[in-house]
Amino acid sequence: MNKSAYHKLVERGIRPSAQRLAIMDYLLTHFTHPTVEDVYQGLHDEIPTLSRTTVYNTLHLLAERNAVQMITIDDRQACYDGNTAPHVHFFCKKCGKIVDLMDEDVPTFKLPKTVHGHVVDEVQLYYKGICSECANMK
Amino acid sequence: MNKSAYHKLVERGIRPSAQRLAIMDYLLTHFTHPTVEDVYQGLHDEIPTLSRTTVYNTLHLLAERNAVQMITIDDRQACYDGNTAPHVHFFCKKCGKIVDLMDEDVPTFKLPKTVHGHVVDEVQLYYKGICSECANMK
DNA sequence: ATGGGTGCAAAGGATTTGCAACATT
DNA sequence: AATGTTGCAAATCCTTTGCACCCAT
Repeated sequence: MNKSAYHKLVERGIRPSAQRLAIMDYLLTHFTHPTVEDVYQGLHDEIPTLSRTTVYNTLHLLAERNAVQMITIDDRQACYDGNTAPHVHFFCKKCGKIVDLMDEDVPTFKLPKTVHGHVVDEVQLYYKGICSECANMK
Repeated sequence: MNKSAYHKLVERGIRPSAQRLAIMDYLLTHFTHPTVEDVYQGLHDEIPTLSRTTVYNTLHLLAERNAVQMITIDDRQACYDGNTAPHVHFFCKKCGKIVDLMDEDVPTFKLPKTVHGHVVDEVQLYYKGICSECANMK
């Protein structure tokens, strides 16, 4: 179990229950942009009693406290990213794959604190199109 | 009826049916980031027989041909923007409001054609936080 | 008459809610 | 005991699908 999962939780005032630790740890060790279902399936062996409701609750809580990022790039379902540093996501409209883009590939952008009086605490930059694999098979 | 609705459609090879014209026109005259339901309700008087299915079909078609932008900033439902120029959206996590941010307020960003072999045809920059109204009432 | 477009009803899928059981302080 | 957490089942909401009808070419 990744020790930083525990710290991520307590440092944000979240009680480290077994379920929350497992979910936080899952996000810190799987940078595959898992959906709620992915997390649920991925932890099923480890915690057989885990419910989807708890995954929903926990992921919402973690996102609210900025322990994880909620990614809304795919209109069909939300997914989550344990990497909270602002970075760019590419979404393939054909296969639905989400890939991280390195800093070198994208214009740098930084998070303003407020814009027109609106408090900004999160920035998401999404690129959408057709991934190289889907482009080649056509 | 806005004449440019007709042109937007034919110029992208979309047959200008009465429903499509009305929906395209709605997006070109309401920059309120309407959802499918909003468009459906908004056109109900004008076209009483309009179905939600047609709104879904048409909005998908328009987004696919880049006649409108699909905005996935709110995880609960997609909304649409008739302004296809890349610009920035702010989402209030409390009240759900979406506001456009002008160029002066945000870093300029431009659309790369490809990144790592992935074809990019759309860029979305989202800011999320608490809007000024919600911030003040707390 | 042929193909595309529309609309109804049903199905599907993701997410939320209500509530009772459980754990922890 | 009191409070917060979990999990089941049901409900809700958004979106898609299947299919029949309609319209225009």
